[in-house]
Amino acid sequence: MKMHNPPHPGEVLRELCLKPLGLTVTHAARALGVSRKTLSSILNGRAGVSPEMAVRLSLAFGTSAESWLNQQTQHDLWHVERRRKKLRVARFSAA
Amino acid sequence: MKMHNPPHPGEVLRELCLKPLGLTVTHAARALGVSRKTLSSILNGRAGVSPEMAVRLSLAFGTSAESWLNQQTQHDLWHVERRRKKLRVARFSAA
DNA sequence: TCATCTTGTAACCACATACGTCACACTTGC
DNA sequence: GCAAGTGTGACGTATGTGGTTACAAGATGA
Repeated sequence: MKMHNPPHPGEVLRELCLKPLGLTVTHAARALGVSRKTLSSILNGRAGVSPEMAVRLSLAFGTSAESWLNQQTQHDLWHVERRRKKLRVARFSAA
Repeated sequence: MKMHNPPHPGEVLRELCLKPLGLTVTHAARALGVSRKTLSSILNGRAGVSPEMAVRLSLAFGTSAESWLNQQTQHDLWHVERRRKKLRVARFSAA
């Protein structure tokens, strides 16, 4: 029953991980072992958090990989739910 | 701390949705609005449950789209965790 | 036996995404 | 001016989802 656009994980990542530690995108990308572009895309919501990236984040920041993926799931789901009416699907139960 | 390979969502889908209703793959695919191949791939673990498919499943079977995606997340995560040692990532916190 | 249904799967195509490099333009601070 | 940091576009590679088509194998019924 969430009505508002959940923030993409990149936004959370920037606010909760990069900013508190005073990390630049360049430095964080190097530490995570990905390209600056890859991290930038995530931070700006142009790419999602892949399972592998979730594990990288968990290793670097001591957080839970699951939490990053769940955030991504929520975000993805919100976008699909908006067009759920366009999906022609027959119902089997729960009339 | 899960040590065993979590079943792919397709396995669960077949056991908990198709079998109880006596649905054939062909019929279920038609009802879901996807090709028979698409559903078959998921059932046999050759494809994951995409966000859109999760919504289709929730519409058809009255289940939660989130639960399907979470199962998929767990499954994906399990595979990546197995190679987490190969990821060269610097740690910032939680020494 | 023959026809039909169901199923898995391979071949092939379209499209999207994750990721990389290289390059460019912009902003900020020295 | 110059360097650092940043966003982003072009371009290539790999992978994944999904569609169609077609084939082989098994079950089922006439």
